Amino acid sequence: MTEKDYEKARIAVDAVIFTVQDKSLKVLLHAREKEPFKDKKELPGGLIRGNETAEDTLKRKLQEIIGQQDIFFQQFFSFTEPSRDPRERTISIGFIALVNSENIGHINEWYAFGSLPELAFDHKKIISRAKHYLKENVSSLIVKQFMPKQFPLNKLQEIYELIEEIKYDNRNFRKKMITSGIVEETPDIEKNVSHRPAKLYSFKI
Amino acid sequence: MTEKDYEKARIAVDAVIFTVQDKSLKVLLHAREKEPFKDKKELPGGLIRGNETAEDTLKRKLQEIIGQQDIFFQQFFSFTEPSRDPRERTISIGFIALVNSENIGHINEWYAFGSLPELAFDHKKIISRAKHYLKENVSSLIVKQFMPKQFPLNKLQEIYELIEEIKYDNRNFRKKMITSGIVEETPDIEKNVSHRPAKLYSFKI
DNA sequence: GCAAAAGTGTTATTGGTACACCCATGC
DNA sequence: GCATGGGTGTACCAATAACACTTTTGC
Repeated sequence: MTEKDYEKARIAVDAVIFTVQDKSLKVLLHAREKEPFKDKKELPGGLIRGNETAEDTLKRKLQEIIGQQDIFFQQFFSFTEPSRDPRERTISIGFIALVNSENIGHINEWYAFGSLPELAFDHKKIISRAKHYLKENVSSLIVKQFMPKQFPLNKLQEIYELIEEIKYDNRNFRKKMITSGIVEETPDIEKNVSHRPAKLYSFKI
Repeated sequence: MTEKDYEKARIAVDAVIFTVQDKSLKVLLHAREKEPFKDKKELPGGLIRGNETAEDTLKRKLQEIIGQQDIFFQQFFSFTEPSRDPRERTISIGFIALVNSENIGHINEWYAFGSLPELAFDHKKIISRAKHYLKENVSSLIVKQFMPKQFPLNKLQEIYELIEEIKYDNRNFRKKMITSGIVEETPDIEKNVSHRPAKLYSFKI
């Protein structure tokens, strides 16, 4: 092959699936069973099929992994280093996917973003770019994906703080969420907590 | 081929090269010389080579088309519809590139974004997504790419207005640019204009 | 002196920031 | 009654929005 060759390549999608658990931002990783990078952790993903868009592939993979259809996801970057896969040229279309930590009890492969294990391929770079994208694009639509239908405002503040890596003043945060019309009070309150139970809110939009 | 096949594909980059000329946002298009879509307009772009990243390919193409090395560009989306190229499966990594309308006098294939001709492939969709990306991500870094070293503030306002598709109050716009430290006055003024000559400003950052 | 675009200040409103104490519940 | 997190109001400052007339130049 000369440098002028227009080589074909395999097309993969890689999903950086985020959730929030135990006050930390987590990413789903699988252990690799084969070489290369055997026993290292990797992002879930796979090759696209002949009749699929990258988005179709991602939906199929999310169904396999999480067993849900309606998961929020978004392309954020395509990784094209010629040597990123040592076997054969493979470009990867990177996606973020966001899941609410309820209803994922069956999955126990979540790793805190702040202390990731060693990763296969360029997956460390993919995750770090995904997190950066998330931070630069926070919005109520984004944080909504992490929340149950009803939630205490302090839980919502926690999500913003984890994504943006800043702290908010609790009084100002509450005022902003309520006056900007992002959330509204529900008639319900927290149950079975050993402190004053919080009012529950829901997204208005 | 069954639907389970993991087909390889050609990888292309397509560049939506924007500039501002005659108070309008323009895009560079070439006429296709071959089928399919012969004589329709298309975005400049090309296939990536075996030893290139998508970014390398784009740099090479920009050098060929514009003859400059230091052009600002950024990935914004990858297009993966299986049928987007009728010949053979080809995915396209979409880039925006931004050029200052000085020093592009030799290129006369600019088309106003507001009145584009018929386009080959899915290039209409690519351009519309590129424009949306530009609008959602305006920043001083972005507008800077369209400006010469020194410019009147009203010229800068024009760029913001074209990208964001809104109008600014001239007094408030000037105040904001100056007090936020984005620009600074230079000792120079406009020449050879048949009206009051404007002070020239430059980017501070 | 006319056409064309440049340049300028004040006021009102809104949104953001800073800050400390009491409240409701379970154990 | 103590530990735990929930919940609240005010004052100050900064940023934004609305608004109309004068200035400088070339012709």
